[in-house]
Amino acid sequence: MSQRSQIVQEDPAERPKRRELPKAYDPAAIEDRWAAYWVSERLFEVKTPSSGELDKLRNGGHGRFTVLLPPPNVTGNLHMGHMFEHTETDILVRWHRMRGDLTVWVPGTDHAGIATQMLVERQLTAEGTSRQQLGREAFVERVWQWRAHYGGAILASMKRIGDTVDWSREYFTMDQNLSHAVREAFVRLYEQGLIYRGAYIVNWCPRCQTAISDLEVAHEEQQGKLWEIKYPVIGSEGEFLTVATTRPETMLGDAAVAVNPADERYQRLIGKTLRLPLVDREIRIIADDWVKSDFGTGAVKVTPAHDPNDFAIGQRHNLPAISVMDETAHMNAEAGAYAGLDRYAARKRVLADLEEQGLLGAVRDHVNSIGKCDRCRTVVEPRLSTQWFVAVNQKPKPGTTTGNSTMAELATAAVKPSAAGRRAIRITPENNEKIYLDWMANLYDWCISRQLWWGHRIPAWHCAGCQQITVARQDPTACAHCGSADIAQETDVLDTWFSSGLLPVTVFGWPPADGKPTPDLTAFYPTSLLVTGFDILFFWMARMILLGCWFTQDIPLPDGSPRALEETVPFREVYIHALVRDADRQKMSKTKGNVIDPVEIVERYGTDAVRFTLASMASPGTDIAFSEARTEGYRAFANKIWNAARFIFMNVEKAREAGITVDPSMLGQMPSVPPYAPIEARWIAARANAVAHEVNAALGDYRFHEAANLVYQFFWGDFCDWYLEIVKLRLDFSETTDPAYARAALTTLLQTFETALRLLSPFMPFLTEELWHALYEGHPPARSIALTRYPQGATAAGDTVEAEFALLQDLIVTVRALRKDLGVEEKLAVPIRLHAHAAGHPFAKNLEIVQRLARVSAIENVDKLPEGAATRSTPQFDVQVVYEKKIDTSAERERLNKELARYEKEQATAGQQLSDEAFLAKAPAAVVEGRQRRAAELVVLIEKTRKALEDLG
RNA sequence: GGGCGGUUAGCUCAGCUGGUUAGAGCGCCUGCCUUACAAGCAGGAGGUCGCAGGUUCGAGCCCUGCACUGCCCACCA
Repeated sequence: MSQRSQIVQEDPAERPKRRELPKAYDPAAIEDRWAAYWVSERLFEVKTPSSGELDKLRNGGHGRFTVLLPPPNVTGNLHMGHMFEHTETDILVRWHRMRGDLTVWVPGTDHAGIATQMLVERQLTAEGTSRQQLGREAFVERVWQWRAHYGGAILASMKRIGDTVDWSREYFTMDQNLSHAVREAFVRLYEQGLIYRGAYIVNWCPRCQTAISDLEVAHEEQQGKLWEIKYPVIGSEGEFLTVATTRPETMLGDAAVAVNPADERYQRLIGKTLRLPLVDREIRIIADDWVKSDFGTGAVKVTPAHDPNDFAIGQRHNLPAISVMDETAHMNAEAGAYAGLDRYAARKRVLADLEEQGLLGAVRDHVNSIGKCDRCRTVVEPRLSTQWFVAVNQKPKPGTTTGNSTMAELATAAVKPSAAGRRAIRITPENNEKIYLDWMANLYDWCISRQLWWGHRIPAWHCAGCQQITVARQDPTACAHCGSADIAQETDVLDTWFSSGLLPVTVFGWPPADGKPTPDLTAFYPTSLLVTGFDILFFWMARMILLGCWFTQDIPLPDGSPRALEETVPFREVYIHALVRDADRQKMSKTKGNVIDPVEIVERYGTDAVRFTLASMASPGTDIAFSEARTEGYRAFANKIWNAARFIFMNVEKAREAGITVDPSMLGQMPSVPPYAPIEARWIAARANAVAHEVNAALGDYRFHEAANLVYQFFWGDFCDWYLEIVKLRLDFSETTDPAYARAALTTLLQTFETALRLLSPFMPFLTEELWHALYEGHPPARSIALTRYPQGATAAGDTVEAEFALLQDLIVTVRALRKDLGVEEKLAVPIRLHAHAAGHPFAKNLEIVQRLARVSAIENVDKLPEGAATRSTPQFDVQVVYEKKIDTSAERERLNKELARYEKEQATAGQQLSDEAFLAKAPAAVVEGRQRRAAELVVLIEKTRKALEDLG
């Protein structure tokens, strides 16, 4: 084993030794090492600050930045959507940390009731057993085992992609302390009169055999039928009332037929009785406003146990609710002859029987939307069952809390802008604010019970004696109402979102034992930002707001004063990110088989390239189509950075050999360049400042794509293509050159590179970490680049270096193009003739730059360029390349004509505007001036172009 | 039924509150292994900004209508 690889094992920060950098960047060679280092060194763990430390932070002008990771399901693997979300969050987290904010990103996983239970049940099926055979306790134990084995997959992936979360704060929603908090929340809401139990129509999944919330139902349009069924009117032989239905099998549970009270067709029938076919039950004809006369036949069969609307009608008219199906959506004993049939089989049979009896009327095609279980796509059955609900629109019992609002009222106020336009929670993109508020305004009570075994079991006990319910913080031994010991705990568990909705408070130690905020709540609540997808806007975000605002309203601020709404919100900002789709804009799904595995992509291109791809496409509000072509491009970018580093390190070595070194303590700052320094040094310093300034602004507005493109352009376009090429002129360490001159150049080079690495590090943490350590040769000023400060940058007013440099670039590009058109061989340096009219132009002072970058052997400055040679002109200069070959005349003419046409067209519009008094009067002065300047330029350009054409001819 | 977004180069997308000549990456064409990088360098071609009206001195951007497309919500028997 070589000495080098031994060092690697001992301390990753020691690597690599500079001269050994391979020619091509190989992410696989460094990423695992740094990923492990960040975790093992506990670099991103944050101890809870004391109040004194918090004061110090504030006085130092720094803030706090707290983020709660949307907990992935324990069953989950990292998919592209996660990676996208994590990339955006990690960029912000790293950025804030580097700005000196106290930054905590809290990770964890969700027990994911239904998903996990289904998964383990599938395993049991494969083993030839079932959860029923196992029994509840053994089954739950089995799920815990599963979790211990496989539940950490996604967390491992997070470590691999470099998420800088605080692993010391990792949670699982069924951890003991969190379970304790969930129970406390349930008990409090119950005491406040905001949790109730009752028999209502809920969405029931016959496959999962549990109630699910409205949100967990996905509606799909489907071509169905509308059947008309004739119900015989009792006491009026031969007369029928015809109803229309999409679900004929439910007629077995009909309790009435309803018509609109204003419907003249049916006036005389209201109050009469019908004979329900097939079942032979007598049902009334009732009048209810809900019925629309113009739909179907204007008469509706009412099945209170199988339809939410019918249930409501049933309540109004005091009708019996007859369930004709069981929990597996098979017909039950109430369905008589149809008992045991599956709902669709029953439908067929019912229709056939009606047909036979001549009671089936018209059958029409009808498009309706059917609800499917979000989890298993089974058609959901509205089912009457006893469930637990949170009353979101009800006021709490007096005296049970400090507030007197409903949960929905608080959750609305938290987002709604005040008269002054202030918001306790700001949502980006902001159109989501309206979506949220609309949803909140129409919120129904939240069904929180699930008929599952995996989850937080509801802390309620049913008394066999008095039938009352005891809800308690400690497991009771006797009924609180009658004292009977014959009590049994509720078998239902809580909706997963009930516990995850509490996370912003529970991860910080809620409930506090003494009623005062815990140190973590004081330091980290409200959290700063929620980064999440639109898909869990209501599931999770809304529930966190509902619960967070609710439970913290009773916790005073650390100084004892009551907590205002702004201090109760679970997060101050929400950033809703877009969806990652495949390259064809299709939603990724397992069934379509178009899922892109981020880990696989990461292995092929490197984490940094994938992160950069995602960041560069992350324009707020727009879904992104993930393209590998793009990732390939950013892998090339990583390679570019790598090779720039090789070049720089090579020169550091050369300088060292010549006895020239740069003090490492100089490196960690923006290049600061005196006015007498060479133009490229002043220019790159100005660019670095401007770019840093813009990147910070972009990140502050969640414009990730803009920030990424800025650093990309800066590094590749400015730093590599121009600055590095020019600085090669200065890196002359031979004895004939003044060493101060070379050292100054080297210092600026290193400072700029170091600045660039820090600018890039939130986007490309692995590569920048590696090169940053290499730059400091194993003696870095911090344990990680992530713990250094982010370049802030400044805009220098009145600095003309950028304009000056642009002119220099213009000349170089123009000469290069002319050379190409003349067919000058790449390598051949040729003289040019230059006529520059701008006073104080930068050409004379920077001959060597022009010579090197444009392959020019000599520059002859002339007042007038000779005729007959191809000339290129800009408003500031005219230039010719001295070369024996003639230009391709026809190609050049075509080019010039095209250019001339463009200039003339532009001149026409400019002229029109400048002669328009309305324009002159109304347009801002800067715009008018700009146009005038350009018009003057155009006159010159057109004249020059015409002359060039003449010369050609 | 209600609401929201998209339509810009062959492809994927930028384009902030309307203002000089609409940009990038990939792809394409041409020439280069120029001693950091061929995952590179240099030069270049390519766009009536979905359609039709309107507002404005000025519209890719604002308004109206239309077309296509995607998404969300909804107790449409």
